[in-house]
Amino acid sequence: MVTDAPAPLPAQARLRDVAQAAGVSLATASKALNGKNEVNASTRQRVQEAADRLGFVPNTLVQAMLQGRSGTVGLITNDLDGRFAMPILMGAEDAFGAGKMSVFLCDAREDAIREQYHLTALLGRRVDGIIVVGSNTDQRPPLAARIPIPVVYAYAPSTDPGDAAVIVDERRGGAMAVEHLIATGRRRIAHISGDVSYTAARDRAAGALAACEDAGLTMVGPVRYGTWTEAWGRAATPAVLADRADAILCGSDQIARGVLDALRDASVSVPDQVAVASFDNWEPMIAGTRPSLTSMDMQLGLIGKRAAERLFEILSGTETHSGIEKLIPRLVVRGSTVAGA
Amino acid sequence: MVTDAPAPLPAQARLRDVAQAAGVSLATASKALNGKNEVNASTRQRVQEAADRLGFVPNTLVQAMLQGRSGTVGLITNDLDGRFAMPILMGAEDAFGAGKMSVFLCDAREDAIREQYHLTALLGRRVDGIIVVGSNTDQRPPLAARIPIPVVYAYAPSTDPGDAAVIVDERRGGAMAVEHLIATGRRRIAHISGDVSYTAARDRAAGALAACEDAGLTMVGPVRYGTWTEAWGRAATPAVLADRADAILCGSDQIARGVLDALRDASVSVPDQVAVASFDNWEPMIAGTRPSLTSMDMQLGLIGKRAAERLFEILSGTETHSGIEKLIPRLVVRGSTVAGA
DNA sequence: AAACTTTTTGAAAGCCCTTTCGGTAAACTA
DNA sequence: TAGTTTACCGAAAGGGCTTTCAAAAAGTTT
Repeated sequence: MVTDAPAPLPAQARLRDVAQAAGVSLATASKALNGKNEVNASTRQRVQEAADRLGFVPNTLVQAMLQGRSGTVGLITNDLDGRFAMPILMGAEDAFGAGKMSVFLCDAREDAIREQYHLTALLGRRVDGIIVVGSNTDQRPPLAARIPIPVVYAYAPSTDPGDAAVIVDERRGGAMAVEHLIATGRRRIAHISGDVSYTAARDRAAGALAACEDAGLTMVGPVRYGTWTEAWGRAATPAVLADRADAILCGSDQIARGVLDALRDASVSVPDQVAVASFDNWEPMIAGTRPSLTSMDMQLGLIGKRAAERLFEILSGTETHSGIEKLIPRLVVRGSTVAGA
Repeated sequence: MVTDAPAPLPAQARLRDVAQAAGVSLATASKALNGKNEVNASTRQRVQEAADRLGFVPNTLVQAMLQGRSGTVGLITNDLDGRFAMPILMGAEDAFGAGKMSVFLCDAREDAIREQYHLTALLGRRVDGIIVVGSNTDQRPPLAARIPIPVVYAYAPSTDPGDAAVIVDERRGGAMAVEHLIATGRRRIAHISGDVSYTAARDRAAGALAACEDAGLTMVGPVRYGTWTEAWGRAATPAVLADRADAILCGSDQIARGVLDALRDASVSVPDQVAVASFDNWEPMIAGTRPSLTSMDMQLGLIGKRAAERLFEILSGTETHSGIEKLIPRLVVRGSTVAGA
């Protein structure tokens, strides 16, 4: 931890300096630079040139103080590798428009105390709103009781159903995956998933089971919960093969990698004999798979975009939804379910 | 893109409100809350209670304006998935101390225009300094000519060797990896790497070659440059086996995964017949490997920490280094080079 | 040339907090 | 009682910018 407080900033050009350099008053300089048309063209140009020469950048902090809006947003996350936070951040940036809003990214590291610290810091900096990103889809406790600015939960909802949240429709995702497998002619579908304590695992399974039922099929074997690892995917595969499954839906891309490995070891051809699909569509995981893996994309960028939009809606009082909003994931078809895709 | 400007903030308690609620003047309220001892204990308590009751959080923006330091830092990155940015951000947070500094994270997406936008936004918000994170270790053009605040380049240096930078000693990393392989008794070391146009690929190879030479060995075959993919790792393995290598150093974890796959397909036992080591130690890639992969950790957290520290050093005028600082990576030994590790 | 309109400029207030400095009331000493 | 010290409190300034409003300059009309 750094203890020495940094010295004051080196002199940065102020509006006053620009005005002086251009030989006009503060007020005129302000109007000239802000495009107010009560300024003579020649005066404006002189001011503009002075500003450019001095590298003047207006102090947004002051403007924020004046307007009561800081043009900043806080993003509080708990996911250490940024796997969810980064796409969501980028989606939010897209919604705001480049450079219009700046985002404070805070990693609370699953620590309530640290989260509280960050929250106070954000409130002190008068962010216009806060987006809270979960590290999984489980419900999480609300940030705090009384917060004077809008809060939108992204990816994981808060336990208070009245809080604004934008999340993935995991159940629908499970159903969509199964519908795709059925559409490619599969009838004996098995499901290997992750830790049953995760809401995502249960939701995906529920959607998958429902879709089977809707199609008049019964899932092959029980939902095989385990861990979100390749090792579990490998370990669970023999049992599924013994059940003579012709399709395996995996709870995550990692599990699917393990399954693909095990199938290759067992000389089972994918997708001819068995189709494999999974959840997350996490690029680095997908990249090296043989064959390339069909996966449900969770549209994290879209989640970030919607979260940012809802923040704005609440701020501007034009709210259209309230409470939890579920986004439909997107199926990305690749070679593990359709040969050559 | 959101067009409606948000309405002004809902009323947030100001110090004035607290003072009024406690029946004291502004100045007394300030002193009471800031622990100045020219305030009666009972007065202080009354003020404190009023502040708590109103949920008062002091406006950092004003304090920043007064002190000329905003207590914020900008982090400009170009890496879309946050693979480098997130660990570096967290390292920086550690250096600053939780909640003391807030970090604006900006993704420029390899777009100079966007980068310029973000830079202006950051300067306007009067960040105390900027850390620039590269998406690879190649030199990058400096942010801009005249910036009135310190800039530290992390992971990728700027083309101006006078600019402050904290990067990985890739060459040393290559050497360390080879030294480890030699220490475990290997004599016929091959190197499969990524795209030769990347500085990282060439630096790692140079270090590896030098270490071989130092040990009186010659690398088996040429450095096999290709792409940073599993597919390349698989494709390059047969040639290396034909060279009768007993160790394969891979340019990245992904390449190593491909190599491990190919070795298993060829029934070559790892690490008994061939040892495999790689670079990056990227957790999600490493997690599922069989056997677990020995890898050079690039210590990105440390890079972030040092970058933040140097920012402070420059700000406080206690700079000890200048220019480029190289951090030694860390070897993480696992089962792919040492049985049972 | 005087009276008036239009255009352009500048002085000053306000935003919220910290800090300095002057002032008041209480407690104390002579 | 008068004078002195101490403890506490509050008025006011300052920081950079925008905005309002009044004043000055320029131009137009009679």
